[in-house]
Amino acid sequence: MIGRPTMNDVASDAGVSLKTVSRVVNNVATVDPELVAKVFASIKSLGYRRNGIAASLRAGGETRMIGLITEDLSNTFYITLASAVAKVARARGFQVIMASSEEDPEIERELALDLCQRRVSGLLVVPTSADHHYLQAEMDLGVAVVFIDRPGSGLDADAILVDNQGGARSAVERLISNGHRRIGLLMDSLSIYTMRERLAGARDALAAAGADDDPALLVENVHAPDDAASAVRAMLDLAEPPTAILCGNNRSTIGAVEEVWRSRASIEIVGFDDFEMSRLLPQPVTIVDYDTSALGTRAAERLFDRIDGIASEPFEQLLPTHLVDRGVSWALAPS
Amino acid sequence: MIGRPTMNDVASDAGVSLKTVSRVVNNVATVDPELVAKVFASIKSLGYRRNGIAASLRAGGETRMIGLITEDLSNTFYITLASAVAKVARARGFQVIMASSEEDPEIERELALDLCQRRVSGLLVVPTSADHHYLQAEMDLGVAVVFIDRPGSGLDADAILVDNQGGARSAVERLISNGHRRIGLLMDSLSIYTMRERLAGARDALAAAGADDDPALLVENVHAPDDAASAVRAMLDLAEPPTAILCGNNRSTIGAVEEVWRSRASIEIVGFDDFEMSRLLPQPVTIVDYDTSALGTRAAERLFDRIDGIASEPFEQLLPTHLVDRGVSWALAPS
DNA sequence: GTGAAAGCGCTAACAG
DNA sequence: CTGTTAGCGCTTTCAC
Repeated sequence: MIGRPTMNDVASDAGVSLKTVSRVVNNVATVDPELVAKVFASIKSLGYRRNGIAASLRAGGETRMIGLITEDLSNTFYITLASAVAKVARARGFQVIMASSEEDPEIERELALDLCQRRVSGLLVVPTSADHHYLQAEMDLGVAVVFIDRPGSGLDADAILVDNQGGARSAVERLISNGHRRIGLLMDSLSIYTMRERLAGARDALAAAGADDDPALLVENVHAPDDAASAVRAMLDLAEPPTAILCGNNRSTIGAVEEVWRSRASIEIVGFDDFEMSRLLPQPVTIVDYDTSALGTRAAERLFDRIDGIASEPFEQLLPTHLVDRGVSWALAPS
Repeated sequence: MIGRPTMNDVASDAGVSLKTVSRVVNNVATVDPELVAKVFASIKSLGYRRNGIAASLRAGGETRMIGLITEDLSNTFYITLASAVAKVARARGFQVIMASSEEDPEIERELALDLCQRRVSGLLVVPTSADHHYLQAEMDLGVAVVFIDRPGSGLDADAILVDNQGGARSAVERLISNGHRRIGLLMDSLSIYTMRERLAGARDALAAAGADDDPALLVENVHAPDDAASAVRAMLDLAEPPTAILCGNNRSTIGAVEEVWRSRASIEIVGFDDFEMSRLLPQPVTIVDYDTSALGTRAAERLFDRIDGIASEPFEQLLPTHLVDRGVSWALAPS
């Protein structure tokens, strides 16, 4: 015997027809128990394994796979997402192909098309900021597409998003109600959708309260913790330093806390995105938190709705944020 | 036109044979440029997309996919692993199907067999502690299997592991050379391979130095940080409390540090497994660290070696550990 | 250089 | 209840 045994091999070994083997393998009830036993015996003795590829080809391309494209697989955010997606998929008997675009729109495109060529039933995409027009053809051919965390551009597809504006607004409102009027804003590049939204929300709240929107209090392109630390350093050196700081993501929160703590300044900090060890931060910090897992779950559910053929206008769903208190427990120095 | 256009549709539209389309799609050089142009035009106008499933069926089942089965996709350790694996796979034009066994041997089995049925070329498995005999048939049929972090049982396959014994040994040696003789050991369940190895390494070093191996200084089944905290609490209440503690994983390190800090005890702590925020720990801690990314990279490389047909005896590769200092920076209380 | 025929391993029709 | 006949969309002979 060369190569894997096929259904045909099993059929001749068991002395039944190909179709009977197929029925047995697919648990069709209406087969003579005696034949079933014979077939199973041959399957076992030959070491037969059903070829899912061939089956799905004949069955019209149902691969029971979905693709998940994120920017960076090593980031906990995407992982929580992936984990939630995998759970929903598993419940449906689907497998998940995960791929990282490494924040490169070109790679994202290649991956998406590769996955489509592998005939995934649907595609979950955390989009890089680029055009997604190229997916239109695939959508027209029946591939479901749902964007996560950021809307896609140039493509009318569903998107499950976080209410970034609302989160930033409530964060700034809390600071203002705590008496702050000068609030520093640390944002990553404004080419990132979430950053634009968060900034817009913050400014909304500042404007509503008539608080300062001083250009010196906004620093962009804060990417790494160290960037945040130096941005804070610079703000503290201003003639009128801020009394509170809003951090656009968890990396900047870490850097900001580090610098504030180091300089013994009295600055209230609110940051976006909770993280595992935020309780260890050495001063009280308020975090704009949201349920990343729910983001993945909702997106996957929506994708399966589309795969099931539920037709409706493409829509955006916003997931709520909430403020949580972090960082106190370690703040108590040993006496 | 109903459904997706096929190669046949393109062929008749372009007025060439099916095979010519196939050649063009597969970049075969020896095609008349004029025909190539015609074919491309038809492909574009019909919106043709190559069906990778059908291609791989005829080509003998080469799906250019590998499977990765871990215990828990939401854990950073597995993610770092997954990310490294995905990178190696991408360089080869392979996609990765990731699935979580949720620490259930039965699920692991189902997933592995499902992935084999989908004809992955290879399987990377972080095994739960169970029998992997069921994979033997798949291996015999040519599916490559490499275990990561823990050896599989009942199956002669490659395994890429961390030198847990060596790491624990050097950790205890350091403690001993720092003058400690009574060293508390916090381990998770000894049904976990890594825990058994780490404990064995620690005992080696204790025995070599003639230090105490007091049963009261070993606590098993330390799973969550809180378990570690109470274990430490109990040890501190001993008539002869330990002066140092070795923690079997990062969760127990967090709990142990918390309790030691809270009780103001003077205990030197060494823990296994570095983690993102370990620098924030409020007292100096030594961590037995290792390169998780390398674990994934090596495993994937090994898998592709096997996929490429490199024949050699199944082998185990141990990756080294090293001690790193963590936790000082935040220890300075504000004055 | 190009094309007709065969068939990868399976399932969907239909007939028996 | 079972078997025969097609054919999924593509690639691989092997002629032309």
